[in-house]
Amino acid sequence: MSAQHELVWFRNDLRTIDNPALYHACQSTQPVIAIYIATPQQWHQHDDAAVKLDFWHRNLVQLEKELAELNIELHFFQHDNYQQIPDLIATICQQWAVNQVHVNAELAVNESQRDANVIERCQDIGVAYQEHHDQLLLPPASIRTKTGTPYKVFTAFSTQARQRLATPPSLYPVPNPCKKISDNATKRLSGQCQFADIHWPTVSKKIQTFWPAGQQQALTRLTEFCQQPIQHYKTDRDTPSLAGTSRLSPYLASGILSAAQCWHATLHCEMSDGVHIWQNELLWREFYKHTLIDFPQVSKHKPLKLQTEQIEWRHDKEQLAAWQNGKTGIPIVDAAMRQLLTRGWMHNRLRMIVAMFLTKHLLIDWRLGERWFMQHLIDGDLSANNGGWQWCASTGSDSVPYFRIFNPVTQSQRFDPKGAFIRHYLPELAHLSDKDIHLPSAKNRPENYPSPIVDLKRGRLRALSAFKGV
DNA sequence: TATCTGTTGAA
DNA sequence: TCAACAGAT
Repeated sequence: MSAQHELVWFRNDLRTIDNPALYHACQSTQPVIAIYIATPQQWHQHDDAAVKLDFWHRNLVQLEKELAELNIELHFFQHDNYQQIPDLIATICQQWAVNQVHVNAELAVNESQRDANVIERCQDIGVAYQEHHDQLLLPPASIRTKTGTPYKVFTAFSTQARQRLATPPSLYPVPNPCKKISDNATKRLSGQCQFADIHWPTVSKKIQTFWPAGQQQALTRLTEFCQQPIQHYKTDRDTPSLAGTSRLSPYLASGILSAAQCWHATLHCEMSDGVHIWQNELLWREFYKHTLIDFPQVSKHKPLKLQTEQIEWRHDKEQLAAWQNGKTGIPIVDAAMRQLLTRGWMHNRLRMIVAMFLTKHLLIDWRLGERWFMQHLIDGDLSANNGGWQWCASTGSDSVPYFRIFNPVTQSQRFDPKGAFIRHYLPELAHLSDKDIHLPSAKNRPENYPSPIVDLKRGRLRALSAFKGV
């Protein structure tokens, strides 16, 4: 076999637009081949949700078609975990005469360790390995305080990040079609499988309709969001009964869309508070991704404020189960948890409310909530999910002060004043008045709805004293 | 991106 | 009676 190939290894970057690894591979005059490696056991260990795996599945179908138009075949492999991957890549490189491997970096420790092992193996066999950063707006370790340390406060981080973003990151266009692969150039390898051989979970049609696959769908959402809703984002983003948020997080988390594409889209908007606040959301995401790189303990179930390890979390399986299944007796919490279970997604305001309720009023370890979210979210992303939970639990670097505890009923009255959201997810309460629906009294509570599992006032005081001790 | 409590002063 | 506010957590 004389012809050489360029190899693109797709992971969390299932798109052809603004994909630096794909773009650079296609700059070569050699034919390009693409691979995707399914690792079901690893997914299970990382608590990847069924809805997210199904979303990957559906997006891979789209990606395969889009790559075919570029004369690139997408080959599938399946292995239990990451340990076998360096050998697999080496075999592919040798048997398919690979010149260079192109990837977009993954940031968590398991993945960077896996990639470090792959790099070593590539060096052994003399194959070049090119890594790009598509998940970040700004390069790792590029945002630093005057003394050279990573930022631990969001506002300071975002000020410097915005200064850097005055020169926005460049976007990579879809590459031109590559040179075709000669027939029989890539023979079947061990571990290689048909797409249909990979065991993907099944989820409801309703969820699939709610989260359509493909980068074109993502781009349509982004464009439509930037045409109108972004201008009302300042107020509408906090109302869970409205579609006031971008709902792009699943596409960002799986790399169907890049953060750079989102940032560029905002530059074409008429500048307003709404645009600025949405940019800030992109910067929160950026902040948490940099935190993941700069403080690797985040990937290892450790809090950023190590002294919070001393907090005596309550081990109450029944209350945890009540929270997980939306049976706490606090309507806004239950409605939110049922949105998570039926949609695979939860509105951001509600994520803060339910996380605060679990970690403060119930005083249950934030890691149990973090895990439940990962197991059920279509947009589950280690850095954003961990960052959000540590923010709510007051264990993170720029998290909410421990004494600033959301009262879920007050939040409900403020952000769902007519109970529209609660009524939708808790039909058993739909008949209650706007006043009663936020916390039904014993008198008007229906039989099939539980009484509150915790007294909010007592729960709050209990959390205050538990945190005050450390 | 907070809530609770107590105080003040207008009605 | 209650809005507005300060101070504490």
